[in-house]
Amino acid sequence: MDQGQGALTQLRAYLAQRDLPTNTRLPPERELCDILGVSRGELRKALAVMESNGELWRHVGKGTFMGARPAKEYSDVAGIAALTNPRDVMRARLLIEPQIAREAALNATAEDIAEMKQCMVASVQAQTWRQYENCDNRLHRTVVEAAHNTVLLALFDTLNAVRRAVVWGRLRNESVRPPKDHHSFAEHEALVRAIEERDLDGAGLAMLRHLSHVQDNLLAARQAAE
Amino acid sequence: MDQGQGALTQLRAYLAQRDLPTNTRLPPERELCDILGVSRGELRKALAVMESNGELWRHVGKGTFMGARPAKEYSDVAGIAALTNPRDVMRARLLIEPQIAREAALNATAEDIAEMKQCMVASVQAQTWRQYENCDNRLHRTVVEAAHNTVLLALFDTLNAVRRAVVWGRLRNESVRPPKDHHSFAEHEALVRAIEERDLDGAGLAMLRHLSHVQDNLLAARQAAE
DNA sequence: AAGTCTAACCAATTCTTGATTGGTTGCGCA
DNA sequence: TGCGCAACCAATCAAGAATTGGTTAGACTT
Repeated sequence: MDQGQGALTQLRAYLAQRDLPTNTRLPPERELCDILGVSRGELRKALAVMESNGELWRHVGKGTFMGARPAKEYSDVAGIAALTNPRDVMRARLLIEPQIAREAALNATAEDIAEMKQCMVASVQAQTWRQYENCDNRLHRTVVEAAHNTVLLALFDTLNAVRRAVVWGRLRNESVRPPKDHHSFAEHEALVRAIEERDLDGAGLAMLRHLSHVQDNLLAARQAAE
Repeated sequence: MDQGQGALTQLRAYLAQRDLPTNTRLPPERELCDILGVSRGELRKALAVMESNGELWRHVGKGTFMGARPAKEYSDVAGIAALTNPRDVMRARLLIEPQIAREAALNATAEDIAEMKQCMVASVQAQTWRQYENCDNRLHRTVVEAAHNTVLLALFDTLNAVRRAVVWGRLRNESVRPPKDHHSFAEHEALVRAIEERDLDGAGLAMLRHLSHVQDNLLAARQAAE
């Protein structure tokens, strides 16, 4: 019984001796057995104790590392897109973009608003669906730029990239349909007007309504496809 | 001179014959030479024309693919961190995390809430500042996980990574200060309670208040450092 | 009879090595 | 000069070997 804890104390001594930066890999179990002169079973018991204590973590094929197990962090756009679905993307837009619109209403400059209006004019004059989408994307990004916050802009770009990657396989029928009385025109105008009038709630609400309609269209298109 | 364009027309004919889904890889240049009976130099000229035309794209070691080259769109955390400042990061948290908390109140399961409570207990028992920060991070991430939305989780992770990168160089005096009556304890409890009671507004408000206090502390620490 | 050591095996992961592929250069030839 | 041909280069991929934590079975000790 004493030897069981003996392995743990020996391991602790070994780790204390060479001061341990977090996330450093320590030698494989079989080597540690030789070093500490302990059987693998006892060593594994000691390691299990320390692991459940959060002092280190192990993974098959990788090894044993100091510190707490790192959480899975998603930063890769393709990786995110593979793990998610249009619903979650749309939900995220509904939650986040209205907030950014509020911030834009707070910080937008005259130049920002001028560019928004220019985008709106261009979107009305667009002849193809592709052109319209470009104008629409540009308008939305201009709104985010108007918040004058690099972090928000980066998050928006990431969200946008995921959106494009996810919707990729959905809409291939974007041939030669020019939108005429698209609902977005009035909604965009309301959004820009609210931003211009520094109406935070109005801007957030306008963005929320606009995205809700976009969501409705998405669902409708999806049902029509089935 | 005619043969130079002859290779291009032959290539075009070959591609037109088998109708081409985008992002499909076509045979390597050496094979195409045999197939079309054209020298590699001429073939490469034709490929260069089509590539500059945006009809296909090539990459060493990968191959030649139909369609436009996929955009990079990598959200480089280090790049964002270099271009921003703690204020913008904090502002983004204030705008986004309360919204995610609302979504968590809507979708949290019993397991999610149990883990949140476990994090809170651990954070109170934490002996070192480092341990407390781990618990705090874990709690916040659990809240985001409770939203059950991969996109929101990914955005939060990105934001978090930027935050760590930005604040990294700021606070190095985190030696042996164990927090006792930290303001966060009560705020965390209010947040988790609101989520448990499916109180969307309450959850959002609790998160907002909590982050506001965090921001105040940040500003105070910064002023104290100057 | 319970515990422990040893050895072997398993599955996940990493490392290594060879082959593939677009890009480039030099030589021969007309 | 211009074209074809061959060889070479660096980036990438692919398949197999080696590594590593996790598990099991049997012999041995107490």
